[in-house]
Amino acid sequence: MASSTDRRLPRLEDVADRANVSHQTVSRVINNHPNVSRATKEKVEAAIAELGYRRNTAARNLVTRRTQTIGVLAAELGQYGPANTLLGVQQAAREAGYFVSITAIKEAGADAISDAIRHLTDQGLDGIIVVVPHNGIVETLAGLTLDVPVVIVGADGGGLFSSAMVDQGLGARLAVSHLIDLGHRRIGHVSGPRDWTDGRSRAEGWGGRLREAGLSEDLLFEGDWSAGSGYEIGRQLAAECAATALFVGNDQMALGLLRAFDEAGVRVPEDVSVVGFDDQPESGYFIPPLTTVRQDFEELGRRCMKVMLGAIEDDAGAGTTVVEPVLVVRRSTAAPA
Amino acid sequence: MASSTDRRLPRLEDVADRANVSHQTVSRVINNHPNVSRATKEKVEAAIAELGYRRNTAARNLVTRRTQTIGVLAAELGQYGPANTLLGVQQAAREAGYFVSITAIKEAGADAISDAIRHLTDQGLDGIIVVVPHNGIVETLAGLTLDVPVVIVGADGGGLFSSAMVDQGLGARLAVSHLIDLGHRRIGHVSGPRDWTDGRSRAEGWGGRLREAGLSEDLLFEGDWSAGSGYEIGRQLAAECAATALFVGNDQMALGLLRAFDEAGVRVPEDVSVVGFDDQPESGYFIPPLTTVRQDFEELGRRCMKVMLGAIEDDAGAGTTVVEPVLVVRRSTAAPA
DNA sequence: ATCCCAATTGTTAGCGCTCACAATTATTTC
DNA sequence: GAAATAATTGTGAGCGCTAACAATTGGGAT
Repeated sequence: MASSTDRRLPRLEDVADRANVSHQTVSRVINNHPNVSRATKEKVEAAIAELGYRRNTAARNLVTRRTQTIGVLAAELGQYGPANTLLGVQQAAREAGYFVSITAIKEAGADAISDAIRHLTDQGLDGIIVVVPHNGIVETLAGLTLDVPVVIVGADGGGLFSSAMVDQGLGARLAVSHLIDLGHRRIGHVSGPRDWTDGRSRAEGWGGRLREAGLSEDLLFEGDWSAGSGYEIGRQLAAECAATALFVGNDQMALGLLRAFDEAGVRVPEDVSVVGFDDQPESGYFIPPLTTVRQDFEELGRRCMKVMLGAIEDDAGAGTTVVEPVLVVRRSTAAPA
Repeated sequence: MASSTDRRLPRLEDVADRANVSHQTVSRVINNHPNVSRATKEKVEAAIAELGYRRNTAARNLVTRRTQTIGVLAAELGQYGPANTLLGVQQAAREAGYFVSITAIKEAGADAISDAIRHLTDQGLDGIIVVVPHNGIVETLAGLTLDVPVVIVGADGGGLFSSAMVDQGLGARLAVSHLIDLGHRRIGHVSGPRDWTDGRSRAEGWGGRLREAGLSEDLLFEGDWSAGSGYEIGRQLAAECAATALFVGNDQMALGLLRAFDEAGVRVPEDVSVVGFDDQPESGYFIPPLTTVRQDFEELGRRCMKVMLGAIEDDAGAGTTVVEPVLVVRRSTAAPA
């Protein structure tokens, strides 16, 4: 047990003295260099254990010019998606021996982003992961001087940055195809804000699939991702519902829709089918259980970190990884009446 | 614009040369020391701007033995509560000029916690915030050698550690009192796991308030926080419902309950009243909109950071801060039939 | 002018580590 | 057994910064 009167933490030198070797040999041991004899290695390891030695990261960072730290810049960190992406990033980072430092922003404005990036880079990071799902993020970043690898989550890096994303277009097509297969012809879409990359690409996927099927894509409504906006749109839709099926941009808005329909006496799925997006843990317990498109955020985060490690180690060009979403059919969809 | 051929980043020395002062004077300027003349300060600031100088954090950390970094150890980081607590911590940290490094754990076992703490402390942190809502966390931490301040979120530090928590007992009492005021006499509780501090203290608050009112506290059911467990318990309850009102440990389980009741034809609030806990953003859009107890997680995180800063700067004893929850009445509660 | 004190600026050392290289020892080969 | 090679260990310098102290400067009071 370490006495609390110890002047200070042991250093490399202290271990070296104890093991009767040079500090450099100790350094070799803790860095797993080859060319250290079995006997010395054991001697050093014993000394390390006895002294309870731990390497001083600051000193190491100073000389190596690396920090083994990845910065994560996140907007909407309190949301299910970003929070779980962060979780995945963190897991993969720790496995690879990296630390994760975070900075959250409230508004995704250029100034806020620039400030946050400055705050992050002040730590001397080895890489930055950007989880900001708004359009224009690539342009904003391109305007900044960044001397470390950057991986953008959920947006195409446009050749400038690496990226990790879920195939939103595919997800939307999965949802719409399911509805078409069921026999629906009038399929509306409640989108997220069009200035969010995901909002836009889901809407495009919906439109694209409808066009392929020769169906009209005129039933488009724009929400703000919140259950409240879904509820408002649901009330309008309940009053005059031209669609027999609705593909909704996320599960929260779908929840709002469900409640608006319930209040108005519109039955789901008998009168109208509803498909969500995300598959949050609660979605299977909505009334009725929601058919939705699952995104694996943790996997997204892990992949993201993989791309990052590639960029750090090989200094290769922009890499991209795409996670495929899957359709989860529950009870909010059925054939039209 | 910085040329990409620059050999390396400018240092204090480079700025000093440019401004014709000593490196120490530059150091004084960037650290806002008094006793620097207005003229020199401006000269130095100009040089800093021209060179695009940024302080090297590793070098500074090495000499000051401080990192200006707070570590956050979190279980269940993907959940609404922890994610938003982290958000609050991050905001307050950034304001105070601190960085936030995170480590997530999957299981709150002693080994996992000990590993995670080791991982965190390897960075040489100035403090650790622990967001692990399981019983026994205090004992687990007490068994580790920690040479930096620790603040525990959501659990009493037991005199050993500082803490920041929401008054769970009060929250439970608010919920039960509301039900009693409505005229209910048979009030059940669907608790979270009893090995979670919050689960236990909400259950205790419920029991305490019932006892005060001279009511029976025999209707206690234990879930696991998930909507699924709420659903299962709801099905049992629907079959033979001795209670006219239910206080549920969190909103997710309440959602499951709501659906089970809906399926079984039990009407809420006509046949049974339901109160949740947390007030997640979606809870107002459940069917029916959920009466619940709101916890301000961001505020919790901010307070937590405040306690941490106090501990770092004053090296004072264990501080504690308590956030008060509020009751949000919606439409899932009514007078008994 | 002369001294003194405060305000400002400069000098030196060292935080704990890794890198590049030098020195030593063990192992092979003839 | 000596020379050549490979494996292992040691030495010195310096990463960029701040703390402590030393040196300088510029006003008042004498």
